[in-house]
Amino acid sequence: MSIGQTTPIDRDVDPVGVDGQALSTRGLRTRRKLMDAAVETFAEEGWHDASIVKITEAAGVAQGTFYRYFPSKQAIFDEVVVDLNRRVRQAMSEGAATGTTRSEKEEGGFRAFFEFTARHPALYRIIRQAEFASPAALHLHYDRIATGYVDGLNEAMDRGDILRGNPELIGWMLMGIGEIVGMRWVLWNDAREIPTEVFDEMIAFIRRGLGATDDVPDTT
Amino acid sequence: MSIGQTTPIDRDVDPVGVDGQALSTRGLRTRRKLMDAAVETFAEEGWHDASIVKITEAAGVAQGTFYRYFPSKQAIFDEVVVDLNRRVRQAMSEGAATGTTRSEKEEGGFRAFFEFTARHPALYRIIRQAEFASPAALHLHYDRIATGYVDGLNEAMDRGDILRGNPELIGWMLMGIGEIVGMRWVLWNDAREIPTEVFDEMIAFIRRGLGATDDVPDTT
Amino acid sequence: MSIGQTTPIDRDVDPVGVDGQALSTRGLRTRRKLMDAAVETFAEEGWHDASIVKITEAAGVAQGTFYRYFPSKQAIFDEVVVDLNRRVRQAMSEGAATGTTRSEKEEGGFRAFFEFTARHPALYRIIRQAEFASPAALHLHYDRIATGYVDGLNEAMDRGDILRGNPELIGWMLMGIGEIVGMRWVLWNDAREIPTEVFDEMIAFIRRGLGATDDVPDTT
Amino acid sequence: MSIGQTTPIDRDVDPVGVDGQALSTRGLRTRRKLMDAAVETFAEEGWHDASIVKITEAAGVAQGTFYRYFPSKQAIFDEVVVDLNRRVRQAMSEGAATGTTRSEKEEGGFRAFFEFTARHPALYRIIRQAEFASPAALHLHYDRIATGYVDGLNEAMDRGDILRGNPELIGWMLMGIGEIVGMRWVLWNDAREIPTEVFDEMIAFIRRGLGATDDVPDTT
DNA sequence: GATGAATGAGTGTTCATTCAT
DNA sequence: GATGAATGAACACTCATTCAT
Repeated sequence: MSIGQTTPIDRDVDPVGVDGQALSTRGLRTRRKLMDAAVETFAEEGWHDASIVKITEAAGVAQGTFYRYFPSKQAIFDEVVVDLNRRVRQAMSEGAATGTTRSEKEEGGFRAFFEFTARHPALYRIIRQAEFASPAALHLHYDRIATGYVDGLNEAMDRGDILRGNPELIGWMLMGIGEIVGMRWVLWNDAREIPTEVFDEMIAFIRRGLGATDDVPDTT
Repeated sequence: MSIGQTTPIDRDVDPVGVDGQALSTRGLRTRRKLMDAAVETFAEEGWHDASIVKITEAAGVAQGTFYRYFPSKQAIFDEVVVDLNRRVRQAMSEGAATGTTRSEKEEGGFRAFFEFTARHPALYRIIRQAEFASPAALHLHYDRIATGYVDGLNEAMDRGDILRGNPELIGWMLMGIGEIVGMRWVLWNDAREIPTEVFDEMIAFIRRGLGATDDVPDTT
Repeated sequence: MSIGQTTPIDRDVDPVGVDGQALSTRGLRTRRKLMDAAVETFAEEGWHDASIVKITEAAGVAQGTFYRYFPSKQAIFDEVVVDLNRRVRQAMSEGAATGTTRSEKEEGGFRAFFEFTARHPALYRIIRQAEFASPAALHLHYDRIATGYVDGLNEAMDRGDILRGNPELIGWMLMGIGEIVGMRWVLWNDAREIPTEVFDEMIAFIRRGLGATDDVPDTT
Repeated sequence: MSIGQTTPIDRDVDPVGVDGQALSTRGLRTRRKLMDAAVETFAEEGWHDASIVKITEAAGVAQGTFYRYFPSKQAIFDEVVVDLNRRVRQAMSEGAATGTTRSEKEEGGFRAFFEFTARHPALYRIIRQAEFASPAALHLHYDRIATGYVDGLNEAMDRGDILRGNPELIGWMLMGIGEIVGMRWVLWNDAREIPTEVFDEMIAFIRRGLGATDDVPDTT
């Protein structure tokens, strides 16, 4: 594979209560309801306007219950960012795996990213406010996605499929393109998916930028 | 010129008080102090944590004074975004004007952008939170920068200097690359400027992506 | 019965929290403390000067607690007006019921009104500012009291006890007399009750105005 | 004359500036503009919402100018109440003077009161909030109007035109009737004038209440 | 005589968090 | 394990008043 998330996706650790105790099945379900409600609420309302009241109402639990599972609003936000990061990388990874030729794989990752964005506009909205709400989680998010490209790029360079270059920089540029195009053509248009001609021209731009050779069946 | 902000930069209108009256010299000075303090405070604290108390303290005026010049916190934030947008486009425009060959001009705009980012990290921090604080101002900001590329790209396509393509999409991709690279290599490193080799490789990637022909003296 | 509040007094609905949930015993007590404090504070300080701080301090709860029970200052004011209205009509109704002859009943309602005014000067002070603070509640207050007279007046007219006339207008005039005499002889004098000769002359004036016939045992 | 404002209306004192100095013609004009603006603004917005900014804007002068003529917001409010009181008594006095028979005179005063109320709803709105904004001015207002009836009532009693009684109490009752009927039938309906049948029945009620004899040409 | 910039205490309201039940 | 009542610091914004020009 040449471009796509190749770093294996880390498993989620088993969550515990604020007291460090393992959770019962019932507790696990309550915690999950809170997480889901938090993703939705943060995405729709933003960090500040997403109050604990709104989150617990959306989750259908009492206010106090929240603090049995998360020590603070900050903590659940961080976890939401990490969770979304894992899910988007998972999606990109699976998207890249669907192609058979190399360029199909390249495109697959991007396409998966846009699809994820369209289905979970929450990602974007949450990420863009993390700069203040949770800078550390934000850095980690970008780092992980960019790093996800690096192995694939290195292999492609070794095979001579693309020009040699700094794979980290390339990873970030790909991410930058994906983020802004996703914002402009998917989010702002409330679109289900990116227009074909936009997607194709974007891919062509990237392939030229990478100095990618013509397509051959990928045997990796 | 091929790439760079070519739309003429609009002049700032003379600011007025909240009652629509023109401002005295003293009032003008107070307003300016508030704007400067707002840029700094929003950049450091974020939209929500930047309270009117903090802004007015930073400006050295009383709380009530704020409302003689701005009708609301939202209003000054919007104006800050518009102001920063004008300044960054101005800087990019001037940066592009310094080169003599075409590629020098291309690079000039980008370099100016990174220099501006390094000198005014506030831009970034403020822009990235505008998604919630002021979506309209955010859209306008991106639109104006992207649009700023369009004329230059069209001319370059007409001359056959770069491949034909959707200039709006290209403008957005350039902006996406600049934004994320600026964030990663300038902001997060607290760097005065972007490393040469990163900048050069980024420019090379872009030139290949555009299908740019070899450099010739620009006679535009 | 001829004159007095005859419309049955509506029962108070069980109060709920601001989230629509029923209240616990503790919550009920807190809410009651806030209502009592509000009556007192509005009466003493007036709508504007009765701040939430003052009300909550008088109730012995924290500021935030207020908003668990009332969505706004306006809301508690309206409720205070409605509550006082119900209580004064209740008092007048009971006062009218104590008499045996018809004129005793007539007088009983008035006397009860003055007694209520003397015991709860708050009523007056609150009502008189409702013109701005809550016009709708004010109209309702007057309407309900005036309407309370109408049935009794109609019956008296049917029996030929008083001259025929517009019962609504008469109701309002009785209310106007009661209000201003209460203000002048009870409130402004900090009196426990209205002087007998004033009360008697007022009643005589009203009976002549109504064209009331001589007293007979009321068999209604 | 029997019923109506008979106390001679006191002349307004020549106003002075806050420094106690007499005012120039220009100053007099500015002061008058402020008073007019204050009446209108207090009536429309109420005591608290009528800000000095609004009053000075309505008067077309700068904020600071206000304090050259009035020491405080309270001061101008008091003066507004006194001024309105003088004008309404003037109107009632003139209204009473238009009739030739006694009952015409009686009615004239009332009619003038309602007409004044319809033309200057401000009066009502201002009076009803004075309970808190300026209790002393309010008491004075009611006292003056009630007292205005007393002489006329005394004369009528002496002539045997009406039953003997406490003229002060009667004055207050007349005022109470007028106030509430004006509120209900003129103000709340935004009516230009009170309906004839309402007015006539009110007058009939009052005449019966007073024990007034049949009409004879008034020779007073 | 008039201005209007500046003040700062005050307002109603919100919300993350605590804790007794 | 879950609740929901209570807290109190914080917020954006208002406005009567002062005073240098």
